[in-house]
Amino acid sequence: MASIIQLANDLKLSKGTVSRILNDATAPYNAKTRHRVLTRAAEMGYHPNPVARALATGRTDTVALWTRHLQNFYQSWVINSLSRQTAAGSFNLLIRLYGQYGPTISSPASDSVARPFVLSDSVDGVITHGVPPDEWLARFRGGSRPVPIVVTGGVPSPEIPDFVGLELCTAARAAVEHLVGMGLRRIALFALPNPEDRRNQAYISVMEAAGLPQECIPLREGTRTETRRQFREYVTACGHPEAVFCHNDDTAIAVYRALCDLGLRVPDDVALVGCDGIEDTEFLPVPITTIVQPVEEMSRIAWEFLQRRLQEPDAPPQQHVLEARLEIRASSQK
Amino acid sequence: MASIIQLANDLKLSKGTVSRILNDATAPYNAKTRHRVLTRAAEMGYHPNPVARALATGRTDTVALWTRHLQNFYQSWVINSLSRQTAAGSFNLLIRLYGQYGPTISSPASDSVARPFVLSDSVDGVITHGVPPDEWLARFRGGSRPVPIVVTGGVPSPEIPDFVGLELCTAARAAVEHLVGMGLRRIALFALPNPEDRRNQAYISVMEAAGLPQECIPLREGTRTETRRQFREYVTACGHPEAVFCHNDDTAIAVYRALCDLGLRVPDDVALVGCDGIEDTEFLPVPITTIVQPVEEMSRIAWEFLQRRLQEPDAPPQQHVLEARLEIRASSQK
DNA sequence: TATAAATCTGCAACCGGTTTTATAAAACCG
DNA sequence: CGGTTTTATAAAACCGGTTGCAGATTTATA
Repeated sequence: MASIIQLANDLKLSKGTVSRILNDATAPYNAKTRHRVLTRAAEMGYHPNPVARALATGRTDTVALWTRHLQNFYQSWVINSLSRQTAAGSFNLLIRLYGQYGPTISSPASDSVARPFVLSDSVDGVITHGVPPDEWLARFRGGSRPVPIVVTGGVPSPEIPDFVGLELCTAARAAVEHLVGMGLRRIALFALPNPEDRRNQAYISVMEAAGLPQECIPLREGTRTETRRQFREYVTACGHPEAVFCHNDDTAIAVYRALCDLGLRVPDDVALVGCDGIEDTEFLPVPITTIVQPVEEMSRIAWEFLQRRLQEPDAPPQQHVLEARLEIRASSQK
Repeated sequence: MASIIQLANDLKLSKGTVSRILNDATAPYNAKTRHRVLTRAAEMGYHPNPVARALATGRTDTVALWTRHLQNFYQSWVINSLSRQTAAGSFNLLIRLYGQYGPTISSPASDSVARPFVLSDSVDGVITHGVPPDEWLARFRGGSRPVPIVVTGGVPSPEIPDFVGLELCTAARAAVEHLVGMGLRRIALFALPNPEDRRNQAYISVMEAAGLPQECIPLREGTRTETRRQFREYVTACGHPEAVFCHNDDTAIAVYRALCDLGLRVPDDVALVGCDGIEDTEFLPVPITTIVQPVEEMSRIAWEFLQRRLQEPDAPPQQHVLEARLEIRASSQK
């Protein structure tokens, strides 16, 4: 209800004076006046309008997180972890999910001049998880000045200076080599058919090096229940591999369940490896071998990078790559 | 880079003219001029500054979701579901988590006039999951006008007209009665010690009616791993109950794992009931009986309510209560 | 005591839009 | 052809803050 103008009128001061007293503790003002302003502001329950302030200062104290839909727990982990960081810095977190199921805006098609889907100007910075496609990058740039972006996960892109990488390559190779080392021959990959994906690359490369036949099962995106059914159908049709390297832990859990459905044992009949390191993998009767991603550390560093960039727009590029770690559990040990 | 002023100068028009042409398709303007403006705007990649627009119109096209930390999957489910709704309506979603672990702002203590933690004015409306405590309610109200709030979950509050309830009472009673009906006597409650909680109330009431001794194990908030340890220690100290009614599915899964650790079988030694209906409960070797919450429907209705309220601030109170549903699975069947 | 410096406060411009009001030109009409 | 209406655009007020600059006091210094 109370604007700074009303507060100023009430105090018989100009709004500039009031603003400075409220914002700048070091401004040269009469202690008595200062006290009057502060107490009256508190009495009237005055809070500056964040929108007006943002327009005047050019800062919104809001950062956007741009990530995939929350269909699996890994994404939740990322959001949770990042929201802790931003909250600690008194920033708001704006969530923009892409690639969701159901009614949604997965591409900027629904754009118009009147209702732009642009994040620039309404946020001070953006943290993405995964590298945004070019069409989206443009959206971060449509504003009056470029919005600082910190990309997490994925692989570095030349366009974006600030980057926290999650390097799966070594761990993924280690995972496949681990399966090969167990003496298994029919080792399948159950993953989204994306040639860019480091896991897929690692699988192909290690299998080639070992001279083993590749068996790539194209994962269809969906809920665990859907994945479970998909894998069950695959096994019914093609028989079961001796090991499955899964795109992520959710997939691995679905596969585990599908194997149970079929009366197959893990790891005796089929060895299993997932990826992400979500807590669930420990909570199955056979804990699942997984590639643990350092999400907490990633979030912390991403937030540090963004804060630095906000303070010093011309700071040198900030890049850090975190190594994922293979954690071998019962699902891949005989 | 381009503001409406630059665009207007470029076109040798006043900014008011440009604004109206871009926003109001019915405004009486020369077709030629209109076309000039639209094409030039597209060429220059003009997008109105959302902050400036928000200040002028009083609308931000942003809603806030105020919910608990994302430590369990149920919360993710809620966020995911709601974000789909808001995205479909071209609204931004601002996330404000409370009660987080780690560095965070769990109470408005860190408040100051300069950096207010107020959501009013920066969002058009708020959806909460759970009823916000009074100290927080004030924060939604500190702005120039009251922010519409739709409360989901929990129980109705007289203060807030718009409400989508999740009624656990019937299902929770049914769950405990189900356990009693199995002939079990030592039925424990493993939940946060909150007398307001419907689950806890249902447990107490049914146990009293059945003349059975109550055994309330106070759940400490934490990760599944921590809960697992806590329950293991409890059983070591006090022996195991014949059944456990858990605060939520995450707890139930942790308990399940703790029981496995101890060599106890579900449901033969201990029957298990969870609450929420998250997908994970189906993915254990013994699917867990749970109380399924209609989250998708809740989100849909909450968003409908909020949209209605934004359009008609004086519409009559909107209330709807959804019933949760007990789904009996293997963990509580002999 | 005159003057310079420091302290305090008001005024006005500005951020980038929207919206109301005013005015000029064109069209219409008797 | 003069007056009224319609059309097309400009000008200005406003949203609610921040901030640079200037003026008025007060204090310090010579």
